[in-house]
Amino acid sequence: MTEPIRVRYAPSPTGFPHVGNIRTALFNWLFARHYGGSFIVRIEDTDVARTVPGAVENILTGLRWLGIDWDEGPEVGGPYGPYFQSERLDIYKEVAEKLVADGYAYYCHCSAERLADMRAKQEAAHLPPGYDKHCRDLGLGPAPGAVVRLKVPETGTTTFHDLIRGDVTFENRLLDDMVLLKSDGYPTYHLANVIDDHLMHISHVMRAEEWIPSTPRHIMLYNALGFEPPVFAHMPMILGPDHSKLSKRHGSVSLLEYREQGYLPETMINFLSLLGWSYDDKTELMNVKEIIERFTAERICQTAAIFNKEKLDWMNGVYIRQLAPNDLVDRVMPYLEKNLPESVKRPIDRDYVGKVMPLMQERLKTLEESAKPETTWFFFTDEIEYDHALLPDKKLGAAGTKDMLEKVLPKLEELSDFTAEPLEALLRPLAAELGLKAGQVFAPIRTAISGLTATPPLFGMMEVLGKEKCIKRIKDALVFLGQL
RNA sequence: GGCGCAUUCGUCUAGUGGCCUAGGACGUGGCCCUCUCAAGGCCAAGAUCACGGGUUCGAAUCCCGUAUGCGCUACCA
Repeated sequence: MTEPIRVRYAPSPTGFPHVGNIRTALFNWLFARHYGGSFIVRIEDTDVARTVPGAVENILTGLRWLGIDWDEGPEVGGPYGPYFQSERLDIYKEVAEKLVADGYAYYCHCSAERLADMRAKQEAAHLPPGYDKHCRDLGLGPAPGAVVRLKVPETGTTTFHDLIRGDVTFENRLLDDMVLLKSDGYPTYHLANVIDDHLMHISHVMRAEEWIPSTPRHIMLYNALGFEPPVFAHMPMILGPDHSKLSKRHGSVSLLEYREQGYLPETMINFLSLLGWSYDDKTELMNVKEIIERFTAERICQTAAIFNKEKLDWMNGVYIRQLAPNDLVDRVMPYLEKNLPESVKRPIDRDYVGKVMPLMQERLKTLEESAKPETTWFFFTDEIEYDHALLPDKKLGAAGTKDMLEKVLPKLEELSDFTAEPLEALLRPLAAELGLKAGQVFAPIRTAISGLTATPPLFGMMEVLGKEKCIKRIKDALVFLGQL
């Protein structure tokens, strides 16, 4: 390879940034960064009807969130722009006309009705679907409503070499005369893609596996135009748990949804990089820098991968635990602002969050979990609501538990240094003194002050909540125990 | 239907002719640690390498069939 490495991510702005699609962007970017090449973003907005407003911004937001930067493309420009295909219409039209003039393509005047009719007949006769070449040799010129079609050779085969799959061969006669230029003046994907990849000096086309069947026609286009084809690498698809193409019904598919749910960008990079690529037989946890260093096309697999949510959760937990305490607080703040009950004063007290989070860090799978009713609300609210039946220790019963708490309460009130160590030094011997197991004392206190049965360690929790709140909540619990 | 791609534990994967009685990770089960929950440590179950033929002294690895899955078959990308 003497040519500089130039790869591109060419999304169509027809929706949200799908994780499968983003994985493709990631692989292209990793490839470019590994080999010191260029990564280009090109917006393929050639389907006017399906283009959705805001989609470009969402895609770019997703890329930025992951830290995937582009050397050329929207916002940054570059020497081969514009990078929106809708701004390059003249180029495609000119090339399409040249293709017609050179005998590689032709104008087709067939109406949508005729095409529909043709397809219906083909289907009824169990014939392979495809354009019947009605206009192929009519020598038609441009006209309103006309399209330009590629004149596909009727004999022979077309073979291309795929970096991941080896040689792939197609029989030309099975390929129909696809549309190159639509009647609205926009190019189809095929035309625009080939022209732009050439004009933008793309060296490697790395795209999803679903493009394999159209590649031979792209090769024909390159040949007709006298362009040198790039290297092709078709990447495995990402599937849902039921082995079908990953889609909404499998759950979250937009990268931005994962951000909302509290997955870290470093998790997404690591996890997505492992969907269809591996470094070796052992290494799974890698930061971006390491992945870039190790990413080669040779290690991209050929098999489709199923998106494994459980593993994602595990990995996110690992990355959350690795965060510096202060960093965790920064990242968790937006979730707390958004999800803590309204009764909690805004802005949320950052210093206080800084005390809570060390207790939560090794328990979080996502950042969003830092602000759930069943995890942390009790740290922030004045009052807590919970099922009081959870209060009593099973053996002691309501009365016994009440009795125990009444003995504990004054000792807590007497304690001047209400921090974890003194608390433990007080409560543990006290339990023994009362002839109880530590858990029998700790559990009711835990429930009384948090309303929960599963929490971070009791003493740290009490320290963070503070003496006043703990005492108050235990007193409230005593009232409830009396009522049980 | 046609064409194409693929096929190793439930899942992600390692493996490119002998290192494989197939390795790691997630998940699952058990044990340990332990005030609960996590985290962590240890152990276990889990793949006749889709199936059937070859080639070879020897195949998960090479070849050929079959099956299955997925993709494509638009004036969508």
